[in-house]
Amino acid sequence: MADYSRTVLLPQTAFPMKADLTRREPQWLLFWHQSQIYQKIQEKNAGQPLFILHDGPPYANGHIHLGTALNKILKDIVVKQKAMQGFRTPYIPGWDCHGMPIEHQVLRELKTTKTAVKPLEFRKKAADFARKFAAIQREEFKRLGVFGDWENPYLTLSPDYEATIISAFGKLALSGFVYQDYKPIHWCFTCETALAEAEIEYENDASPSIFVAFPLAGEESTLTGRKASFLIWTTTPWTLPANQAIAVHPQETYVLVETPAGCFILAAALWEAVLAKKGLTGSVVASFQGEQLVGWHYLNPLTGQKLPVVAADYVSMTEGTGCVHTAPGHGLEDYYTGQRYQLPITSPVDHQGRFTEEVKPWSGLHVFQANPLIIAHLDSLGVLYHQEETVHAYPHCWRCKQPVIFRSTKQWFLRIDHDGLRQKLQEEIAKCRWVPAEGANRILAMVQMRPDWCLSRQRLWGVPIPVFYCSRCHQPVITRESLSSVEEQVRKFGSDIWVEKSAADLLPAGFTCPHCGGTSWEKEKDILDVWFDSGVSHLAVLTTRKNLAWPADVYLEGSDQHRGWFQTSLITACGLTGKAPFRTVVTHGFVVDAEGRKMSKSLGNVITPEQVIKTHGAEILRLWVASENYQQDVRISESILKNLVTVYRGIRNTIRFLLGNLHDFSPEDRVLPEQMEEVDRWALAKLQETILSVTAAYEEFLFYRVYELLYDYCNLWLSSFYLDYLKDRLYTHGKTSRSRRAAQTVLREILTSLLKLLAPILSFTAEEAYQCLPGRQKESIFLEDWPEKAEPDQALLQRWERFFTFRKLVLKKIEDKRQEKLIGSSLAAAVRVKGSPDWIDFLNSFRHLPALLLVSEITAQAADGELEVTIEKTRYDKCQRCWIYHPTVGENTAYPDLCIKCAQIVSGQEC
RNA sequence: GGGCGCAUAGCUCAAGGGCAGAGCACUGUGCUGAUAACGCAGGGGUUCGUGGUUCGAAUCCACGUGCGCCCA
Repeated sequence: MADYSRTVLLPQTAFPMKADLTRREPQWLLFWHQSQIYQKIQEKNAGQPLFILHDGPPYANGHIHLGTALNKILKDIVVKQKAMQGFRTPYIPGWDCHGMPIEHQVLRELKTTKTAVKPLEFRKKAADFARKFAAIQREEFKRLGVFGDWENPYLTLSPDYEATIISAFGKLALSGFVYQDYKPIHWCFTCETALAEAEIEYENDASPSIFVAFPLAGEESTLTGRKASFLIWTTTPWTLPANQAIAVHPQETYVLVETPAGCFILAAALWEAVLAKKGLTGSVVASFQGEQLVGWHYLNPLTGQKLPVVAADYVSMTEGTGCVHTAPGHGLEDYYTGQRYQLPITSPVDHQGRFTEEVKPWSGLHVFQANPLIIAHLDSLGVLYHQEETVHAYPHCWRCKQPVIFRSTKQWFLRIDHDGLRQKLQEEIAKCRWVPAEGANRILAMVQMRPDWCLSRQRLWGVPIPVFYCSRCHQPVITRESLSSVEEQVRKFGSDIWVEKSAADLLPAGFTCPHCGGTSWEKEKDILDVWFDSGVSHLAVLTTRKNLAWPADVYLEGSDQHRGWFQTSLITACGLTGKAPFRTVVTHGFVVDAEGRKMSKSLGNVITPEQVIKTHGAEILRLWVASENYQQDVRISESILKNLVTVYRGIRNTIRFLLGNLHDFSPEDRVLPEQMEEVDRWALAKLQETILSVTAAYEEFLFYRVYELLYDYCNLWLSSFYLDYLKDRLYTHGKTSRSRRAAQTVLREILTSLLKLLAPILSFTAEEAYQCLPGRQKESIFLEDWPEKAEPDQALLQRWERFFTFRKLVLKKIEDKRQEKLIGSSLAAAVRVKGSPDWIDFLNSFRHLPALLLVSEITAQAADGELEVTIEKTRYDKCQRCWIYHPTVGENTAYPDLCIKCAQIVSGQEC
């Protein structure tokens, strides 16, 4: 039998089946870099409408992880798609460079503390550290295929940026948003320093545990004729002199209990347990809702002060008495409660942990040494109900390992209720688009509840608070003049200048204190909260760089940023301009393992981007990002990745098949739609439909829809039907025949559209395929325009829906016969149809119906009843070239094993 | 402990009061001209649990469990 395979036009392409991503991706990165594709995209869209995705700065203290990779890839997908749609899309990546984690890591490296180290020297080391990791992360992000202005990123430690921070703080201060007040912070009296949360280690410690009676005062002091007391519980007796309130839970029940030791008010849920500690019994005389107690008064037995009962919903019903001793100067919860009730923040303890003059009997004594004396004193007053010891987790200094205390110190705050700011924040939140929509509620609830923003930190690594203190009257001073002088010098020399230079050198010559006329100055030692740094990035980046604009179109970050960057950015922007710095905020969930648990070293379930890139390639990571619904938590595991590799191979193969069949086609060979087969016009309509739905999904930031739509398109419509069907036309029809050229015209349209639609996600593969495309017009796929949107021919699509229901039926019948071993290939099938005249007319309206179904013959006959399809083995002989069983096989005596069509082609007569 | 959110096939996602559906994976099978590919068919579900509303609940409500983020 003759071998006709050489007379058949098989696919040819340099685009390999095996992706070899790990090896090839770096070559494409090099190509994009050397050909300056990012810059060319900007040039191409110069003068077009802007679309700014403003990058939230990752923290520059380590390698990227899957969370940061997810975030950057999502941003890259958005930016690339908008760029191809013709928007001008400068993307300026940034890094957050100041703050505690870097300070902590550098101090550890240097094996020293912030009090022992030389500030200026240390700041240089910290800056080097931040720069080093920003550079490392930059390479890691680039490796993911992320496009951006990598040569000109923004760093929060650059002098320009720092000057913006100074300026923004100053403007807020000058317009009355900033004030100083006391706030409790962790304090190590051994190291004599404030400690950040990261510098705290919790260890089990024994503490005194005492129950103290605080007698009622005021109208309620005698209840049903009895003298009663609130019973409070504390493990820090030394904070009792600073007591300012008793907190009760407003929704819980409290009882007045009569006992041999006196009458006490305490939580109904706890009174029996508390009495049991002393083996007492008692009886309930009265009961109250916690709410009723609020506003009552009592006497602090140590100070004699008459103080109020307040409500707090954190009051526990599982330990203590339900009446919580509240000292706003010595605890964070107490502090916030104190703010709500405007209680004084007293903290009569000095930097070495000793009571100050205010606490007369024990002044100069260390608070821990005072504990037993205080307890003895309470006992002598007859208010000590019970004393024991308790072991609980207590904070210790990471450096000296000594227990720490809460002590109030002066801090700088931003007042959220100044000038209607809180209201403005809420209005602006309502005006923005939140994706997913729940984000609006989340940040709204936080903004409604949030306390004033504590802006100061007692640290080294950050931007100084540009305030001077008059040496004569000790008033803090910040004026337009002092501010612009500092800002100017920071812009020139960086914020180290604050440490290097004296106050006199930082201030304009002849500057005098507006309060007392004083002329000598101290500098503020505190630095700004690092959240303030990133919170002004919209100013530092969007308003200072050429070609950018304020506000940004999109902020896109993890959902934790509702409290973080989204909020701090919103506050600074609203405080300074009255407007939100973003129009749309997109949030994503966190990366978790196959079981939905977060990744941690202790669980041993950590996967790194580096691992994925090494074993599968960055492209698979990009596909993973696109395939998952990022609005929830995002799962990853080896099996998920393995699955994606299969999916990737499927898409890649479809691309390869399309490319292979275009090897001898150039755009000049194009066939007009009117001259195509109907099925070709159907394919174009289906493509159009896909372009519309995919574009809509991109615009709604629903990339997993993009992924599904494109993958389904490749599988359901291309591989399963259209491409399978086209093989006969492509392989066996005349090389330049209209039917073959028409098919190629459609395939080229499909391929170029598909590559464009895929490019924001599968950037490497789209580029690789594009470079293999004969007759490509542009240097890079990313310089192409997004496929044009046009309404698909709905009537045509509907008509073909009916065809596909028929096809489904035929395929099932063929499969039955295959199982019966009657036929193998569907081409061996003869289809007999009986059905209503309507069905028969419908089927007869298709040209080349057997080809569309990949069978050799179809006969249709009108009849009553249901549509009926039967399959027989065809009587015809198989053409050895096109493999169709055809009645004309043998007609041409020169080629007895071919059908007429093939015989003509082989003999050189094109058809 | 509080606020916000999530839970549908082994995996990724649909269906948002009316028969629970795709793709991948799996199984069977065809083809050998997409070949470490492609086609066809099939199996696979307590829709996290319990209770409620309803003629009818994966869907609405309540409680619970598990998980995540934020706060304490």
